[in-house]
Amino acid sequence: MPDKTNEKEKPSPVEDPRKTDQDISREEKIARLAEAGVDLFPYRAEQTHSVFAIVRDFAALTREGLEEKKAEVVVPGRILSIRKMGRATFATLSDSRAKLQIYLREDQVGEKAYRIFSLLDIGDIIDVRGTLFKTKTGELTVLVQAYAFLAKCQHPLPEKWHGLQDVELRYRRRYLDLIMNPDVGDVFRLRSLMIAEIRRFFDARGYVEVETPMMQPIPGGALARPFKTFHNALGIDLYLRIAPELYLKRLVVGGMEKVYEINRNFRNEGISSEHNPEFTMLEFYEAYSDYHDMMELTEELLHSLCLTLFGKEEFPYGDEVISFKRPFARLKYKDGLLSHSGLAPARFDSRSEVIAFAATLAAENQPLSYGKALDAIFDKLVKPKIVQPTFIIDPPKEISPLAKASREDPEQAERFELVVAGMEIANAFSELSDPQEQRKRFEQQAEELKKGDQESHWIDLDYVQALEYGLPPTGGEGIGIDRLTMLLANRKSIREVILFPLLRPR
RNA sequence: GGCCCGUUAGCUCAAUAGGUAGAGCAGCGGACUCUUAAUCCGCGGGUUGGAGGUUCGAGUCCUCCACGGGUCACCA
Repeated sequence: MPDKTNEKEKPSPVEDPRKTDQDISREEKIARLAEAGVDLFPYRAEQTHSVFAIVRDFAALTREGLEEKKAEVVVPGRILSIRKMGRATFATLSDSRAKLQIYLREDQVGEKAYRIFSLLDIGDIIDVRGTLFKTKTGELTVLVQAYAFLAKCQHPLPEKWHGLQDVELRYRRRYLDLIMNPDVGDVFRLRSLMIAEIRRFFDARGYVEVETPMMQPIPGGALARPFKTFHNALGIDLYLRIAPELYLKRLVVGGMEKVYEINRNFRNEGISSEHNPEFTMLEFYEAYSDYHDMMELTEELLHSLCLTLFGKEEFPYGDEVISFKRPFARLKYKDGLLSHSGLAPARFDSRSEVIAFAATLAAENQPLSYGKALDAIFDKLVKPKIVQPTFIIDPPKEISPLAKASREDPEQAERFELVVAGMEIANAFSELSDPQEQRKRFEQQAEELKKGDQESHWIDLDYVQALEYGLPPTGGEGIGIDRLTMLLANRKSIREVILFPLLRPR
């Protein structure tokens, strides 16, 4: 079916929820403020400090110490609560990282300004100028001399005590989530720091960060179903990438010996607490190394992330404590199957029996090949039992069409997955560099594709041609950034670490 | 896609056995110059997700639909 994505479609109008008494009250206030000549949407605001900086720098001082300093501040923020007592008002100002109390007195700001302040609503953004002091209960507070409106909030905020609980609303209107739930901002600040640290890690080792196509004529580098789109001028189908892998290895052919990319992948598959259709992947490739080197590098990376970001090696995750102490455990794929699947070792000798057993686990996607059957058993029975960081080594070659065969067993691939808390966090191999072999593997995949397996790899002859010019021995790896964030931030759903996870449009 | 659970005021939640839809916060009016889930007095606010059905009577029972959460399947 031809894709119509470039044809303009009218955006569905934002529903205008019917007005409530609260909306009406705020409209009236806006009108009254306009009459009073108050500019509700000024162009810029003075600022000597952020709320966060004030709390950080002054909260520890004593009342007397603060008094001596006579600290004058101009600070913007959003009003989260108001406590009015006649001719004086306390309110809470927030900048999403911290909260700061402000204290407004009629005898300080004047009668008119105080009257106008009563038109302030919870949710409004204002700028206050004043002096820091501590109340008799010891709370750091700004005694306000003057204030200005920076933006009017036209809707009531979620309830102040319980915050915003509705999970759907939290994702659909992430801004409300960020305003009401300070933990949420912390997760995304952590994510940002983590990515910055990853860049520092690779840059320090001489890696070059690159960007490769997000729109590809042949979606390669992973076994997954792609999103399809259409380029009008060229008249061709394009696919959103499922992985950058094949392009990054073309760069290694070209002599960029250490490359990495942090960017989005798109897979047209189910949504779950561990899957979002678009997700962020780190991929890195290093010439002259193999998957053993990648294991070392992975341990080093994760260990250093933990120390740099948290200064510790152990983290709570749900009910578990995850330790990133080196070295991580290593478990042969085959041994994992033997020890965790509950299947008698002898039964692995019979290919048909393995396939039959796997079929009882996976109702869909039949008939399974031997390799896929093993993987189904592994994913279902073994992976969930692995809690501590563990390299799962040498899976079947059949499900690893881009990896070199194992030096120890030609039926296995030189590949590992890093599993933590039952989640696959990383996937790496000694990259297959023999173009003839690669062509053969692609052809085998094409057979599977013909049989109806939509997650087989497509044939990419342009990539084979690149290999024909010579890919040096190369270790390559992908690390799921979202899942790594889940681990470090102790979040059980990928939607808690993606600002705008995909939801059905309203 | 299957199964389970949910959807009631702007938000967080109640509502016995099928019998007048409530509370807190938020809002509005009033009192109050160190409060902090401020307090006190008063007021307004609902197509109970939608459409049918059973019943004298449905938030409650039944059917279908929509959306969400969890889980399984697929995947990273």
